[in-house]
Order: sequence, then structure tokens, then C-alpha cells
Amino acid sequence: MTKQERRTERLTQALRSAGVRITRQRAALLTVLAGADDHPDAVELQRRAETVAPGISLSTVYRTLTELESKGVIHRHQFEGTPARFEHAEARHHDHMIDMDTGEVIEFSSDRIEALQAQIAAELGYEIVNHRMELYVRKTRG
Amino acid sequence: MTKQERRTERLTQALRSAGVRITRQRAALLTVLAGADDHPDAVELQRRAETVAPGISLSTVYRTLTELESKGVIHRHQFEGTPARFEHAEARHHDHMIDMDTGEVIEFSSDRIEALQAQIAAELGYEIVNHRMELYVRKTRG
DNA sequence: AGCCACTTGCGAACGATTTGCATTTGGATC
DNA sequence: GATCCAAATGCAAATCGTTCGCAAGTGGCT
Repeated sequence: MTKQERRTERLTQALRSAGVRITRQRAALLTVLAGADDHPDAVELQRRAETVAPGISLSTVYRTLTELESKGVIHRHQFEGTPARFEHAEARHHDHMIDMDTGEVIEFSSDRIEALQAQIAAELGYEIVNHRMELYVRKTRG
Repeated sequence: MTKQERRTERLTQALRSAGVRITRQRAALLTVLAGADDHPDAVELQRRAETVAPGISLSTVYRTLTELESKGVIHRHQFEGTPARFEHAEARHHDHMIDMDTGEVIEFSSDRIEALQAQIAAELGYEIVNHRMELYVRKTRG
């Protein structure tokens, strides 16, 4: 059993025990999401899922993505000027850099920044529910 | 001459010298933007501008906002699940906290975070063109 | 095997924003 | 201050990503 298959199982199991019915279409999306190492959007996910579940509709893709997000098994990212992109939620928390020339998405994380964010919020009497940090970048010429 | 009027003048002058024609509608929007201490969206800006330039259309508001943004006199912020919000660009750089219960937008900034961001990007061979940091928060109960 | 609430596919609706086009207008020129 | 024309406007229609209503189909407990 490959790493991807194991991830698919875990995601599926998480859903099943949350009382979510596993249909042909949902299984297909779970497989595709478990296997993606990039950040595909809904249309791209439909394309990829179609090899496993031919005829899967875009509405179902969107509905399922919303469902998976609410169950916490995937994350949705809304970058500037592009359709929402998705990734499975098994990776540790990270933020994103977007290469403005290529559109490539690079993951990064910084505990020090997170700590500072929490501290700033706390000083103003708030707690962070969620945050979003995106760096729109360009390769340093040299 | 009030502070707001002076700001309106500066914004107007910046545009004029960038070769932008100052119409009734644009003047109205500049006045409204100079006087706003919150983060209004396009529809709200239209409402406010209407007292100065009755009949101003929403298309014109959008077109003008895009123009003003490209000339660097305003900033556009796309928060999650809401229409874009705008503010004049005279304030020093800052990021935003959004109170998830009230929708209120609180400004903050942190040189230390900015420095860390730049450092992280540099280490990966990138320079930051632009960045976006939003904290979705809730008042600490206590 | 049968049941039934949940899911699907379809197409139509949606909200925010952009665009095409005929009409108006700022502001440089006389 | 009248003239002029490229640029700006208002309107309605188009666009894009996403959601929704509904009739038909299907997981999975019995």
C-alpha cells in the first residue's frame, strides 16, 4: 500500500466516522486530493477525478469540497485574482508564497511569526481564530 | 482648510500630475475616500459619493477604483467572503485583523514580522513584491 | 431485496466585477 | 469663452467562480 493510498484511507475513515456517506464521486476526490502535491482548483480537481469517477459534475466537486473543508480534511485557499485552491489537511500548518511570474505556490512556515501574531492579537484583546499570510514574490535577479 | 480637504487635494494633485482627468465623479470619490476612516466597499462608496455626485454609476465607481489603485493612491483589500474594500494610501503600511463577530477591521503593523517575511523570502531566492496578512479574530472572553 | 434520506447532475441563479457601446464632458487649443 | 476630441460616463449585458432547486439515482442500514 503506497503512502498516497494510506492517506486516502485515513481521510476516508475520518469522513466515515463523521457520518459522511462515501460515494463514488467523493472517493474519487479523496484519492485525487490525497495524491496531489500541488494546489489544484475545483476545475482541475474535476479533471483529475474524472479518470476515477467519469462524469463527475462540477457542482458535486464544489459541494464535496465544501463538505470536506467543514469536516476539516482539506483546506481552501483564496489567493488574489484566482479561483480557490485546495489541499488535504494532513500536512503541518504552513503559509504560502506565490511566484507572481510562474504562479507557482511555495509553502513555508515560521513559528516566530506565528508567535508574534498571537502576541499582537492578545495585546488588543483578541484571540486568533484563523489567519492568512501570503507573500507575492518574484525571483531575485542575479 | 480641514485635514480631509488637504488630503483630498493631495490625492487629486497626484492624479492630475499622472495625467488623469478629474471628473465630477472622480472628485467625489476622492473626497469620500479621503474622508473615510473605515474600509468601505464599492457599493458603500457609491452611496457616499452620491451626495457629492448624484447619479454616479456603480460601473464608474469600479472603473475609478481600479484607476486609483493603479496610480497608487488607494489600496484594495480582498478579505474572505466579502466584496473588496478600499482605503486611501496615505496612511503608513499596515495589516488587518478582522473581528469575525462584528466584521470590524482593526489595523496593526509589526516591523519584526515584516523583517522575518523578507528574510524567509530571501533565503528561498525571492523578493517580496506584495504581501497580505490577515488575522481573523474574536474578542477574548474574560 | 427494500427502503429512504442523502447525493447527484443538470441547468438556472447568484454576487461581485468587467465590458461594449452610444452619449457626454474635461480641459487643452484657439 | 467657444471649439474640439480623446477620454470618461451610464446603462445593460456579459463574465467568472460558485451556489442552489429539483427530479432522478444510490449508499448502506435492515
